[in-house]
Amino acid sequence: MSAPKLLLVEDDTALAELLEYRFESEGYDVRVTADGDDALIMAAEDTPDLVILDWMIEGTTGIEVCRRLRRDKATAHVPIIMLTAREAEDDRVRGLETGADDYLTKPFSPRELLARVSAVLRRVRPALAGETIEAGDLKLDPVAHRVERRGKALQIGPTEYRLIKFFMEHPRRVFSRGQLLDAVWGTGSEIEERTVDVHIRRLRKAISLENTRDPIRTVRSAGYALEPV
Amino acid sequence: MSAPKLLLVEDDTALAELLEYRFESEGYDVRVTADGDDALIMAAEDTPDLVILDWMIEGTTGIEVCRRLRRDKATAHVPIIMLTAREAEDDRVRGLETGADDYLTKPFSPRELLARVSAVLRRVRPALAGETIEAGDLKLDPVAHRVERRGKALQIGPTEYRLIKFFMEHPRRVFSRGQLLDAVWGTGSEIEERTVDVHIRRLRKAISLENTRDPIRTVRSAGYALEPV
DNA sequence: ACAAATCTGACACAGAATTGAAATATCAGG
DNA sequence: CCTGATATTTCAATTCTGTGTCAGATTTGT
Repeated sequence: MSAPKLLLVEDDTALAELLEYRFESEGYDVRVTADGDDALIMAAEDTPDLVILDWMIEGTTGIEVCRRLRRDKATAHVPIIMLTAREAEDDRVRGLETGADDYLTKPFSPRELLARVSAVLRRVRPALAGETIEAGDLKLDPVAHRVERRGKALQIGPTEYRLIKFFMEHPRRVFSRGQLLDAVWGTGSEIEERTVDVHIRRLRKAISLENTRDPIRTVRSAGYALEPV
Repeated sequence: MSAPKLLLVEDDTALAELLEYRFESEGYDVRVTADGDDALIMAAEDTPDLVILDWMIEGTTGIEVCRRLRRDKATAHVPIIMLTAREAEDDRVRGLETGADDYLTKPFSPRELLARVSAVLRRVRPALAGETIEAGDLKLDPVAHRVERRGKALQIGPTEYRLIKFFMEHPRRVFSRGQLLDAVWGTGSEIEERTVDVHIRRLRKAISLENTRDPIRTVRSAGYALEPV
């Protein structure tokens, strides 16, 4: 359900198929294209969680794809792993300059790529790596889309789920309403900041049990933070 | 929020945009200009926490910007990271001479620049890099927006928080009421100097515990200072 | 496709916390 | 014991947060 969505941009058909198979068997949701322009369209239609990008591809070049992904707000923060030929040291430099998060020189083992992907995802968003996250007496299973407190499942709505998940991914840290809107509602959402309060309240209500203190701390004039019990 | 404010002076539009995205996604508050004179105006209006300065820019040259930033009291201590072309070794030397804190030769990876920025901020003002700062038995976590004394969390209001944070960033140093108003309330605030006394009093009360002496020293006819226990 | 149930975002208002200033009490140093 | 400076107390104004409610949008179940 919430399998991490990968976009693989690779024009070596054999390699692409191999990787697709490998990643799918590891539980990723993979889409493949050999063409740079295609890649941009696919990324725009359904924002992937990570892009694996071959440097030497048809159509738009790798560097161009990279740049355009970064330029579009929706995909600006999607991590990118580049695949480059061994010799092309310069490309590597330019790649990192352009905003790739990591790179791998060919030839590489699928296992190695898997490890990098997993590492990058874990760094960016632990929940995407399929790990349950815990914070105090709260436990969240991203795969099952389920949150429990003290082992008791909570009845929680979509927005509140995303909210608590975000908080649990960054415990103790204070976020302003603006940051929460960006992170939970999506960058550039045109929503009233005060509305965050309302959802915080709904979340508090949803996660409250008998004899538990509210783990969400209000930091006046700054925002909110999850304070694990 | 307490996002570090960066001023990026770069006339390569593509690079500037790329960096702006990267830094914003890392939680910095970035402002960009391609022009040296603009940069000086922007720096004067709202003192940044760090300046990233391309050596080769339109208008006033990099070296000139650097010099003028150093000349103005408000920006004299703002760290500067220079970006130079690979060949221009001389510029690098002159840059460091002029007062830049660090430099980076093009091409460089955004990640590298991020690391430098973080390193410089950590050196100059640990709290801006998200590190906890300690002063005697006081500990302040800027990310969690939390202050504790002897491991005990303190109940503290917004203004008192900013005040103690400022003191902890500059322990032992004496500040006049005017300086405190500028630093904590913001330059040009129209507030009575006497009011500072009141907040000092509130702060003292907020950080007092049993069997602790007051770490805030009154320096008669000069101001106040934090004297770590 | 239709109706019920749920979810969302926006308001508005009450209550709580914070703030700045003014008035009064104390203090430090000569 | 003066005198200028700082500490406290008090208070009204302002800012910020918690909640109840509502209409419209979305999802769900049939």
